[in-house]
Amino acid sequence: MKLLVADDDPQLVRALRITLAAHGYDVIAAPDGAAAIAAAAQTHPDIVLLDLGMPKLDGIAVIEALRGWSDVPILVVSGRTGSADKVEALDAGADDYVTKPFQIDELLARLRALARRRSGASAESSVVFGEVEVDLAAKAVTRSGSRVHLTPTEWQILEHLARHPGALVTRQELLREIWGTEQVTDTGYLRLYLSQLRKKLERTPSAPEHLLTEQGMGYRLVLDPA
Amino acid sequence: MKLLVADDDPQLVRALRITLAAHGYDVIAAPDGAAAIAAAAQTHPDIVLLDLGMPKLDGIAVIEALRGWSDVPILVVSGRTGSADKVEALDAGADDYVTKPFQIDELLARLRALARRRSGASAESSVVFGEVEVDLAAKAVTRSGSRVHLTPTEWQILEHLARHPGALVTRQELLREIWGTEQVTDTGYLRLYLSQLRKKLERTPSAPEHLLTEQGMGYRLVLDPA
DNA sequence: CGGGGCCGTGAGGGAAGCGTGAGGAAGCCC
DNA sequence: GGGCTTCCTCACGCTTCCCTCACGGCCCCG
Repeated sequence: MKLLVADDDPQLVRALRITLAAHGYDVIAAPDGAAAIAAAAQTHPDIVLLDLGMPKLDGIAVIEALRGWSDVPILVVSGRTGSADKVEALDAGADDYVTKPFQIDELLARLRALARRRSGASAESSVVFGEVEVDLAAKAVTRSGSRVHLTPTEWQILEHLARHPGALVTRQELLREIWGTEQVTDTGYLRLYLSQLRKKLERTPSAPEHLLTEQGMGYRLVLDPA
Repeated sequence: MKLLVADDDPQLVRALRITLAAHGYDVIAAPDGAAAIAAAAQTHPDIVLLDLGMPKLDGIAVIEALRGWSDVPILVVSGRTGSADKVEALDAGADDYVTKPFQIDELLARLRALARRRSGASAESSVVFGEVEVDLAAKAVTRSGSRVHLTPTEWQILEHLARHPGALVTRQELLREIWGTEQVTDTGYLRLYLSQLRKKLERTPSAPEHLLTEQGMGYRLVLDPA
């Protein structure tokens, strides 16, 4: 379970890292808002623990930026106790709000509650199409039983498609999800990676059965071509 | 949005009912734990607002009972401020925990956060007419179970019609929605795309049953021609 | 009953989008 | 530092799609 901790207080980050690591979390730290957004785009954490009072970028702005392309649960940890601050953060897209100082066991319980609800939403851990199996938990792909090696970018694209089987995934959605918020100018590298994925996964790459193109819109992973 | 309020304090329930109703919620009240479970089973509320200190059945027991068959978001409202109580309730399956006395605007914001996450998880939006099914989330169209391929423009028109089933959609509305411009210079391409949609979706394209033309006005998607 | 406007439908040209091969630059592990 | 993997650019051919033109039919109205 990956956790992104965005806070500008090094002492608090260190204490949280120790405690959270002891409870089985994999902690990624970011000292300011801009770093938090970049880290989220790069590492795709399961939960974000966000401080409101950070330099470079306000916490609310971070929430709005994340919500532009991600549904990751956001738990706000803030020293501001006013209800107006809570309302603003929650309405911006945060899922929970805890005021400092907080009890660590309460924080852990709220993290568990967020993780529980999140796992319930995406229960499927393995997607099968044709002779290919995609194990989302293990980040492994097999074809006819033997393992297939994918580059990180190829995997990210395939993962996003496999998490929405049958759904059309917009080109912009893929670009935002993989390269972050900016860079919506596709000069053609998405086509390249799709081509490589087809070469590795499709029976006849020139006539794909599962990794389909929807001209002018995006791509679609079809599990059963029948 | 239906809301189940389980609390044994009549005054608090009355105050909540007034406030929540003013914000568009449909409030169902239950004075004890047993009544709360019964009401939840009968009315299927969208969110449960639960007091921990109730007669007949402890709040924790209510959470466990509900979680046996329902994923409804549960917001606990309790006078107990100890972190042990919060941990117990959250680990039993509650989604959030607010201590009395609480700010009403904070409670409303937390309700909105729960409602938002819930609606995101179950975004099952699909429109059915005749032998055709339009899945708005997946941007997919099936006819008698087999997939139908639409071009981007065809999809945009069908999507707009399907989002307002039964309603008359003006030609200008479609032009503005799809081509962005206020151009009323329809040289006839709307007719062309409607023709292609009928060819792909209607049983007899020359005598459409669902994609109807309103002369001089626009088009209308009729789900049930009976 | 006749005419004018509105609508449906077929064919085709031009343009935009897509697949794919080759190749250079940057990062990573020994 | 060397070799390997990976990311990204460029260019070219091909498919698909958008839009125009043209013609014929239907409805409403005079």
